[in-house]
Amino acid sequence: MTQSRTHNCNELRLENVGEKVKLCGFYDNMRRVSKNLGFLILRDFYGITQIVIETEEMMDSLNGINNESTLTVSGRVRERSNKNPKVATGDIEIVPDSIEILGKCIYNELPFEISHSKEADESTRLKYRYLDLRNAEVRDKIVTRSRIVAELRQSMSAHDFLEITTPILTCSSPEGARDYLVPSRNHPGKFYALPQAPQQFKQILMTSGFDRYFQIAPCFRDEDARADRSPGEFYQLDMEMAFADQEDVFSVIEDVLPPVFAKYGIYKTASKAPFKRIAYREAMELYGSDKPDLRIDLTLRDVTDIMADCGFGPFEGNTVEAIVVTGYSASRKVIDKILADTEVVSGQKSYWFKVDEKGEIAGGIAKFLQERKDKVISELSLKPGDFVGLTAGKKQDALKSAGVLRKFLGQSAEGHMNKECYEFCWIVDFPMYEIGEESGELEFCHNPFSMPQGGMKALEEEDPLSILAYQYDLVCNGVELSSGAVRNHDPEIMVKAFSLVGLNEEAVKAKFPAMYNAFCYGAPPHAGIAPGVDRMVMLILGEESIREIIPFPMNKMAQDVMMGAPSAVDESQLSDVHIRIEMPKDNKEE
RNA sequence: GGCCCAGUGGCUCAGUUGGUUAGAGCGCCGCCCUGUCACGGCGGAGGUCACGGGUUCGAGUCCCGUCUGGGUCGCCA
Repeated sequence: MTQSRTHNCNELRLENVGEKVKLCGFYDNMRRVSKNLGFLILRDFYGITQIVIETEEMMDSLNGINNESTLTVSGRVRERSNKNPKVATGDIEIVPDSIEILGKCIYNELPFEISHSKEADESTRLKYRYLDLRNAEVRDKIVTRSRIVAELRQSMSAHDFLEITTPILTCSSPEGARDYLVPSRNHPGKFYALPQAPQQFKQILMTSGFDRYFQIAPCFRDEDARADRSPGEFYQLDMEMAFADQEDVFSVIEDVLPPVFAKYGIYKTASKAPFKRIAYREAMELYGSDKPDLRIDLTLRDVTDIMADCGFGPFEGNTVEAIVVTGYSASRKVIDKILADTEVVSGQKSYWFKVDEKGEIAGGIAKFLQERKDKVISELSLKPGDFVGLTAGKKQDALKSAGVLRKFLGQSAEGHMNKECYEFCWIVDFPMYEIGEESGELEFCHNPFSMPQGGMKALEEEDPLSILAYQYDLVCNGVELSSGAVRNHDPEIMVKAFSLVGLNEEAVKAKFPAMYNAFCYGAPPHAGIAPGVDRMVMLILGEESIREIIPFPMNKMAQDVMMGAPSAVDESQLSDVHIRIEMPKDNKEE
């Protein structure tokens, strides 16, 4: 190529007619009308432009060039006799004097059609991700992701945060998820670990005197995937503020996120500051979830007193939770589907009855309630046409499954969900400690770095299970975007907090030596949060699968099927890092 | 690791109660067509019905197992 392109494929208009131009792009397709008339569509990142072929020689010269080859076309812009109003460049076409192949596509059949790649099998899409991404519909998600990230950076900078990168090769952390390990060549038998989050580094930055830090931080966790959780790696908008409390963090987030959601989102409105704050216990009791979707106006009601002894087996001796849906007349089929979906997600059965037009209790478990129907109707203020969803079990289980049921009912019932917006909220006042289900002993409920509310005094005097932490979650439309906390920056309080779960000072020092030592030299109170970038982009673009918003996603089994990762390595590489492989007995791979 | 769903030409899917030659659209190849734009017309190639076993006179279809992919629970401080 002696000269670069003069325009892109979305630029030329009527006013360019007569100009000599040079375009580059992909051979999108060719409509052959006759031996000496054809229309070639050239496509680049920006759009498409029609090239008209009017001679038999030029038609022939295009024989054998496969779709998706890259071309450069030199020629003159001409007004079309038949314009196409659906295309930005539809008023003009290019009459070429030369067409040159830049990059040949050697296959005349593709694994899938570019414009319909979203319908293809997902593992095929991932294997040929470079073709999948040629589809504008697929690519635009990545484009928007880039713009969102750019805007987040800009906004954080405008709030006087400094972007500081922290190490990718660091050391294994004793708590949390499984680490990705990297063997050390110079230190036989020792390993680096990829960071699960820059948690300790950002707290040490605060201790180093930096005041406001942020980073679009890559995080690595070796845990199983979900539709909204990529295996292996993901990004967080990680931030931390010195001499700050919970409200300082909230006000930054409330300032930074809603404009980005409203600007790029499929819904054009987002909560304004301040976001609703809901205590953890209240969230569980009202919504059955610590990540409630506030677009749904339904709430839970403990009806144990009214119903537990009604004779229906599953209620016997259990907590019973009810969700009243006013004016809900779903078919049996829909109701059964909702109950089945609830069971799939929560692992627990749910039940129902309704009040028919005569004011009688009917359907579902109605027969168990007939004797006490007046009490049930008056206690729950039921009217004809109302529906009641029910769950039962140990209190936490009943609440949790009711939370799932609430979500399905809200999505199904007319008028109980205002879908077209982003409803943010803060879940605050998480308990500091809980009794571990397996161990039966006192454990940290979330993370041990959080400052207990009431500080040292609370740790010394209160029942550990009643102590709350300055620990908070950011939730939007039922999706947990982030946890955050006011950190425990005081070594004495930290040692005390650990001592309640049976760990002494030595244990704290052993687990988090750098941070603990740093705090011993005077640390500022600090607080932070780290909203997940991938989750935010999913919400903004309304995507159900996290893979749609990641340029090169791994599959569920944490494999990159395009690159072939993970892969075997040479013996010599292994010996460099002092590793010998011992295959598991049931290994199915080579 | 448990549970649920799926797997049929390159792609998307149909395939009846188990019935003899497994279909369609798109794509691909060839021919025709002087203004297409989801171009059109005619013709053609292309299948180990994921794999293995079983039931049966007969299996894409029913049963069991395996594999692959997705979802979910566990897990993700």
